[in-house]
Amino acid sequence: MFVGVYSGSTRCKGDRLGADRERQMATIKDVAAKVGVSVATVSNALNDKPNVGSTVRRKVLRAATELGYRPHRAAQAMRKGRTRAIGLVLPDLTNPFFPQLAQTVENKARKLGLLVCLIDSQDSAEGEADGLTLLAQHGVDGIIWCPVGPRIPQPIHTLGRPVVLVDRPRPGFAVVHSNNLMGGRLLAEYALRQGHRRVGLLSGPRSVASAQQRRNGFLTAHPQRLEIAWEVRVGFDGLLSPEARAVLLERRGATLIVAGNDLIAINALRLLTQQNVRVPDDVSIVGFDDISWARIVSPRLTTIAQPLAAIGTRAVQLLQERMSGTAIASRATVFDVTLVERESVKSI
Amino acid sequence: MFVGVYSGSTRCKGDRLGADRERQMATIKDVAAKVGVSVATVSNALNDKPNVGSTVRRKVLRAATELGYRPHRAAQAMRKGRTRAIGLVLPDLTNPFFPQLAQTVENKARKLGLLVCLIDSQDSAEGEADGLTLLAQHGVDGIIWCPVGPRIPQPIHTLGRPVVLVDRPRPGFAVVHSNNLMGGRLLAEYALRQGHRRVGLLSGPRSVASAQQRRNGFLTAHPQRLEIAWEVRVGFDGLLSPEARAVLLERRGATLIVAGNDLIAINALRLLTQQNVRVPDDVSIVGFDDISWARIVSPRLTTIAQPLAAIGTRAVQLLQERMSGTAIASRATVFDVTLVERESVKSI
DNA sequence: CACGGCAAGAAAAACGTTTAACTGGGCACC
DNA sequence: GGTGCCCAGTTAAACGTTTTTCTTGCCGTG
Repeated sequence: MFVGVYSGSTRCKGDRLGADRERQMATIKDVAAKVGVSVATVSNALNDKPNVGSTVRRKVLRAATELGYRPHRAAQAMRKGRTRAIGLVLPDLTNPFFPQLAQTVENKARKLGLLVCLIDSQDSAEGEADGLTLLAQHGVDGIIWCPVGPRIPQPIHTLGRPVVLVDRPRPGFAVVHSNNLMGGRLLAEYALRQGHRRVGLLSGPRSVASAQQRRNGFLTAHPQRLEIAWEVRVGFDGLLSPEARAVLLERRGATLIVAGNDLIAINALRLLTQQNVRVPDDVSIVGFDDISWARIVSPRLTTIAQPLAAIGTRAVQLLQERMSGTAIASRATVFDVTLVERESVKSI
Repeated sequence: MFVGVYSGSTRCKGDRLGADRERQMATIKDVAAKVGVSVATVSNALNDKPNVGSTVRRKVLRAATELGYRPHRAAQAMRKGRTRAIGLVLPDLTNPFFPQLAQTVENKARKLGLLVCLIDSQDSAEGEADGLTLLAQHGVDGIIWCPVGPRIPQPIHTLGRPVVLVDRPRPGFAVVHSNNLMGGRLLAEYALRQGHRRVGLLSGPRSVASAQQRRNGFLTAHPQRLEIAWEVRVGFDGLLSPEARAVLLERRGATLIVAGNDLIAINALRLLTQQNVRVPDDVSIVGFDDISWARIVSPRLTTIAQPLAAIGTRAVQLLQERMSGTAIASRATVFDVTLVERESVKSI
């Protein structure tokens, strides 16, 4: 691949220049000197400690803003043992489920003055462990984590910092996720309302708890009225195994296909469309997650929406509680999900 | 929205417990004590300084790994003035263009031992400035930045750290982006090859340089052979103004619609499909970017692919160069783009 | 054999904060 | 009028590194 390089002057404004060095970050010493008071007093004044007079406090505050003083976080971290940064460890940003989560987490965290350090493990346990080690080394105050595998990697144990899981529970950890069981039930009821009796299942992996719950919710809602024509397990990345493709095209009397998530549903949809099977006229499909893609495929996908923003917000809140040590309210938060009806299901 | 809370024991493994405290992170002092040598020597040994004997060096290295010692980054930052963290400032993670960039940036940075601190400004100049301030306060060593507006916010100037822009150049800053002019030209040539003569333009905003270059590349490639039926400016988020919708449905003889990016193209595609205009039979569409959505709409979108992974990799590399101060090779890197032919264009 | 130089390591200072311990003065109380 | 206390500060220590300076012993050399 050709790479053009415009050279010319290679120095840029964005570089560290000697000239730029003039503008050193103001330190607490500078503030102290400006006011004519000790550094301890400045620190106390800025941190609302009681032992400083009101006039001096005012002067300090003014001087601080005048100098544009901001405490050096590394120094604070060193002293206090807290970084005011949190880790966000996700399996795969290209799965559209996660960017939205990341966005709300970052925004809520920033509102609390917390910096978000991102790790994308690319679905690899090794990458995840590396990332966690890096976070530990930086001394983040807590971690929001969507684990890739069932095993808890070593760095988590030596971390000594609170961890909040999202979407995927693990025994002994705080978690916030949505009610997958309920989602499954909603889909079952909807299927019945639309007159479907015989369904095919493209379930997610047996090892992923949420996949299992979606499936069980669906199966146990009306076991006597819904008939399972077939069930195939596929990965949450949506890639269809040859077996899945074969069963899917065969259909075996199923009028509705229930996919473990939207990625699976969309891939199934594409395969069917390619083979000139019309959706929803020949067969209906439902997904799960309501990722952004669900809105842009055609037909648009009927699916279960997770309140992603709420999940992210709650995760930050939970982590914050645990970081500050105050009011550890709860261990698990489960959000209701909602059915989003679009055009991929036909009433029969 | 209902929120279920499973209380039970509210203490979790992930919390800071007294019992967990036993497992404090080993410090350089511990290593020194274990070997029976001074901390300075340990530091020197670990940093490959010359003034330490080979036997002692070996012992130190062994002790360090045995204790699982990792230097406390806050302390290092304090002393060295470098954090080994970089900022990644993006306008909007829900635009599928950016997660992929973020993923490669994070992975390449991690390979270099750099932690990536994420800011999602949600397309707001204020959020961006806040994020940059936060990064400055944390003392990140450099920033990879896709600016939201034309104005350079204050924090950048007082930062004193290298900055590398992605996708959107600004005067005086290092940048890595793809060759939008070339992309425009490729599209023009492709349009001609497919027999189109009269085209409609859904260009991106005049204020965004890349939008302008795509447009100009298209217009100047074969000015005498392509006729512009109409041109409407829309935002890069793809939302169509009433004017755009009207013109689009009217078409005025255009057989091909050239959109400023994929988001615009997809929205146009949806509008047309809704109104029973068949794509590509009645009218063809091309996009720009090759975001993941381009592959899942139907018809799949013919578009220009940017080498996102290469851009991310190069940005990290460029930043690394500038951070270490060695070999500031270049100011701008421009990547070639490629035409991805799918089904949204019909030959006429 | 005295002395310079060098190698290997120790001691101490420094980075920017916070905080515990201390100081001095004013004032209330007995 | 002494005693003790509180207020409003100051001094100094501490966090975990790196780096500069200092020490010690040894070797080679004149």
